[in-house]
Amino acid sequence: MATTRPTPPDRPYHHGDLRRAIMSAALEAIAAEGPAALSLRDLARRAGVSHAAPAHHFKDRAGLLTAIAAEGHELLADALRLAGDLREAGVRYVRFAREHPAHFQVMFSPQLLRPDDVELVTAQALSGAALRDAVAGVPDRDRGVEARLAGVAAWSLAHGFATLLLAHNLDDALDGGDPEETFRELATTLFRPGGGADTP
Amino acid sequence: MATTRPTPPDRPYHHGDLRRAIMSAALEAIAAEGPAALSLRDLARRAGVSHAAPAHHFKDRAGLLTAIAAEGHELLADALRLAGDLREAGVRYVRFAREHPAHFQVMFSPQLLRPDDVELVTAQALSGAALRDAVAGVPDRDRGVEARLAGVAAWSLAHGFATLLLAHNLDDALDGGDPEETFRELATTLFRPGGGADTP
DNA sequence: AACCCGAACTTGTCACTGTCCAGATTGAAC
DNA sequence: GTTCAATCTGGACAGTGACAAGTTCGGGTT
Repeated sequence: MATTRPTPPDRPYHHGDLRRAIMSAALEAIAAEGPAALSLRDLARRAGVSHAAPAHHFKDRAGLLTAIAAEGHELLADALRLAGDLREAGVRYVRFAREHPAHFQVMFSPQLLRPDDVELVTAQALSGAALRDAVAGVPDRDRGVEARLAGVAAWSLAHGFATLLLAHNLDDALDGGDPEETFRELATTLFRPGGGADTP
Repeated sequence: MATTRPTPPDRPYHHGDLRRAIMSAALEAIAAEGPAALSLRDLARRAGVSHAAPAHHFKDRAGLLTAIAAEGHELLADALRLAGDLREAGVRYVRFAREHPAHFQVMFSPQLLRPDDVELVTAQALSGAALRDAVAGVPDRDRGVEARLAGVAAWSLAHGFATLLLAHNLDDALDGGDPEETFRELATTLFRPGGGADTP
């Protein structure tokens, strides 16, 4: 006898890769409408599972966002690891923010995360180390700038540019130009890789 | 005959300045737990009014946040107007973020706002003009840096520093030092107000 | 002085959300 | 082939934002 099947005909009981599916849907939704508009039930609907299914993989709303943030830090660490000099690291930082806007937003919204999560903390350590390495790459040339200050300055510049970019605050100033190229120019003039003043 | 009073004894029917009370409570809550954790009903409870009272002043959750953002832009414009040079404007930008963290967060979260709101747009124009004025104050000295780029660079630096500061990403680097003073040093070395290279 | 009109506020309601719970289903280890 | 743990389901509950209709009140008009 054919028992009644409450679930749609073809879909199997087990999704297969629900964790990934939920995360992908979440990234899409966050990129489009921000983390605040995220609904776990809506993600479950999109993945074709019951409303309580996501909880088994992420426990929590904060758990999902924490997983996203951790993944983001790993991706950022990978991206920075391939940078030649500090300026190029900045360019890659900006590119990362553009290519992974949802990750980027969540990574720097500590209010939404579980700060003690093990995976998050280790991933943060990864990206932090990558950042420090990028800064340490140019210790000799600008000796006038204390290393600590230089790191903060470089990070601030890249982070501010990326943040303002994602919030569409630079649309006028860029006017259709390539953001990464603009940042490269900007970083070049500001940090003067030659070590001198304005080239006359 | 004394009619039954559903409201607590002393509280008058009209609050007096509910709009301000709701905004203050909202700013406190946002500074403590972020905009996502904000609950209109909770704000109403804190102000001692019914759960639907805030809607009359702000219409919406987005309406409340938009009002906060508009106020923030006005405050920022005021703060920047008093700055002498560009570097000092940056310091004031950072100070504003520290003194008004809730405003700052909301101002740059366009996902939470009504972008077409009249008050918001005019307030944005105010702060935008103040920013542009601050940049225009130093057109002669660094002729190597195109004006447009210089503006983006300065804004990015200050905004990135402020953002990372509020998210507690600079706690290690600052190590208890005064953030504004650190930023001043940082901006000094980076923008070299004398126009030369590192002073030997 | 009585009126009244609109702003401020209230109660009630609805759909929706996050989270918890007990059970059903399944692949895989043994 | 049985057992077991992971995965997923359906139901329930409290809390939330938004809307609608009614109540209270202050200030200006006459």
